Amino acid sequence: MKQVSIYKIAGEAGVSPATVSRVISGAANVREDKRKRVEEVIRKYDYRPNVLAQGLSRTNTGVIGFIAADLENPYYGRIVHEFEKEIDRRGFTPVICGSICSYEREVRYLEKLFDMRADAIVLAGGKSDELVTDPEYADLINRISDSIPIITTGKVDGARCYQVCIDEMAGVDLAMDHLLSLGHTNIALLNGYAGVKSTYEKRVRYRSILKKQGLPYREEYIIDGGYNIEGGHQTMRELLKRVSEGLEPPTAIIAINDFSAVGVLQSLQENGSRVPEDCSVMSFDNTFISVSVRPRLTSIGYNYELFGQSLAETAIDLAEGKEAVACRKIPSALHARESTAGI
Amino acid sequence: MKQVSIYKIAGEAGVSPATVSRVISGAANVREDKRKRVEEVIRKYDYRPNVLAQGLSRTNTGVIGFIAADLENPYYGRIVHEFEKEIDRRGFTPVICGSICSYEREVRYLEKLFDMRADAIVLAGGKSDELVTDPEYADLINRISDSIPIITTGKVDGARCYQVCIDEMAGVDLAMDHLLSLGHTNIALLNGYAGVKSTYEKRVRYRSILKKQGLPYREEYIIDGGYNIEGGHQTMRELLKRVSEGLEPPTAIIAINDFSAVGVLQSLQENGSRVPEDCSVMSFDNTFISVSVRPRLTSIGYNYELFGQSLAETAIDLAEGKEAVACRKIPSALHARESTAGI
DNA sequence: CTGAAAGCGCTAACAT
DNA sequence: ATGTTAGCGCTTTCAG
Repeated sequence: MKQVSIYKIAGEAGVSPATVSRVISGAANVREDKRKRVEEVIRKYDYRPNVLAQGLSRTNTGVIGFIAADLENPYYGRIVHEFEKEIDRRGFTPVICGSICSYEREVRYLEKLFDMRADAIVLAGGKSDELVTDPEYADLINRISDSIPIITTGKVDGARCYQVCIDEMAGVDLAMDHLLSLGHTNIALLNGYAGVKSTYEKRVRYRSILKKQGLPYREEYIIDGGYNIEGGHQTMRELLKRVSEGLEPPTAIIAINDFSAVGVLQSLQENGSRVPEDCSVMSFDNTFISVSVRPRLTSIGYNYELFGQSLAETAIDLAEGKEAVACRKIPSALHARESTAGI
Repeated sequence: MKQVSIYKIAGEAGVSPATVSRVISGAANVREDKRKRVEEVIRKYDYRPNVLAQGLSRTNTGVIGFIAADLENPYYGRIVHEFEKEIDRRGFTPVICGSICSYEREVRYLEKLFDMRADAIVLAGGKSDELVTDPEYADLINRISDSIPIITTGKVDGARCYQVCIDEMAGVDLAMDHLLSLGHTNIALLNGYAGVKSTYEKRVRYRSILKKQGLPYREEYIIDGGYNIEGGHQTMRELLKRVSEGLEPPTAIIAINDFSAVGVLQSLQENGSRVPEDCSVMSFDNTFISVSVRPRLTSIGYNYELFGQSLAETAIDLAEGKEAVACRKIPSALHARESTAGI
């Protein structure tokens, strides 16, 4: 089907294509009667400008890309939701890519967004959440950020990236305060991988707090494991095994996220332990999962609305050539529920 | 930053832009030595063709749009995930839009995808899942589908749309068979709205099965309510209230999805009822939620991989101008767990 | 096999 | 205020 172009509109309205362009953009002044005529013809044909052509002749496209590590995780689902809301409100076009799955896929998405001439790209999770940045990745990011601003929820060492991230330390402080004030001193920190920045930071902070409190730091209380239900189940079993082999039993568990906490809960239950009577459990993220399970999970949550909005704002400001804060932190908050109790 | 264009590459390689284009597309034959030289220069500059320009001169863009009703719901998260995998595998570019929230937003996304000259658009949920299609919406879809094939998981009356949808009837058959074989005859069907096609179909089928079995159909067993936890909680409370007012107590509940089942479970628990001893509960969708809660939920699941793949395949076939099946059905399967038991 | 040149649809000087 | 005219970067006949 032949697309109607600005020329056709111009012809029928008896004006030049430039004038049509002017009424569309609304930027320049056009005499009232001409504007009317043009608008009428536009309506008649349901004409919509071709953004490819616009993007080609302008320097911007209005597209803000968002690459999320895993849309199946409600954590990302929530952020994307808030992000989209703000992007849409400001008249830009969100282009979401989820399901990274692999490094190759992430790179491919990055390149596609570059090829599309997105005005800014947001990176949530994935390679940019690694503790030590892959130099090849930093290279790619550098190349892209030469022409397109990049915002991340993690970090990319050796590349110009804006950051909007969760204040992991504050979150751990909140969690530990809560547990300590409840009388717990044997606290395990399950799941996640040391190679992931957010996890690494949590572990470091956990350790410092313990030291500051004069409490023993036990390596055996920290176990690597996936960020899903299965992972939580596995690491909790491993912890239980260690206890049966003589490890001082923990009275509280902090799971790396709600998903893994669900696994922890299940494993504990299979072991005949009651939560929170025998062992308190808490987690990070405060997604709907934490209120879906029984006992409901105490969880460290973030202001998701602010998170998504900040990401969007930073991206748009940068896209519009304005300056933006290089690093914004999203505060955490404690949501105490039934899964934690005094010792 | 000045982008390197095909001209610059051509200049440095000592060939014409047309030749560069040829080596990029790989379509036409180019003499080996020239190809080598061009490829070298391309590598030197990390040159990547501008898809806007490509899209403008070609008739296709390689973009397949996907509009999901709600990315926060793991049901959509899962489908999007599988969809993206397939789209990526076939070398196309997925552009996901979630969080519809409102009719206006959905329309806006539809228009943006149109403006981008997407090669096909997939609609999952939202207005295309309404029982009676809004004529204005059908109009819009018609206008767009003039130039871009549209695939939906629902339907749009009066518009050319391809369909890939869940076989709701088969799902209800499975659910009812399961419950009936367990000896249940007082079965309630909670949540959802009659105005939503998938819900409507489930209700109709539920009713037919009851009739066919010679079992009484009670209107009071069907209660409208949202598709989330809160909704499930509310409708279950309402049902309990009706029972206290004399309604024959149901021995089994079918919730419209896992989310609402969680609410049902909670309400039942607050009421002091045990699941499944006092009342069986089951749901649709079989997301990770159904194995996260206790008791684990019996749920009707779909082959999500096939679902996402079929959506992608249909979209790509159509984008490539091939014919596609007008209507594909995704089969359902029963996942029996501890939330349902014999009477 | 390869180059020249005409678009694709729109914008942005530059004139008028 | 408005028309003319170059591009934007790439593809695709059409010659050769």
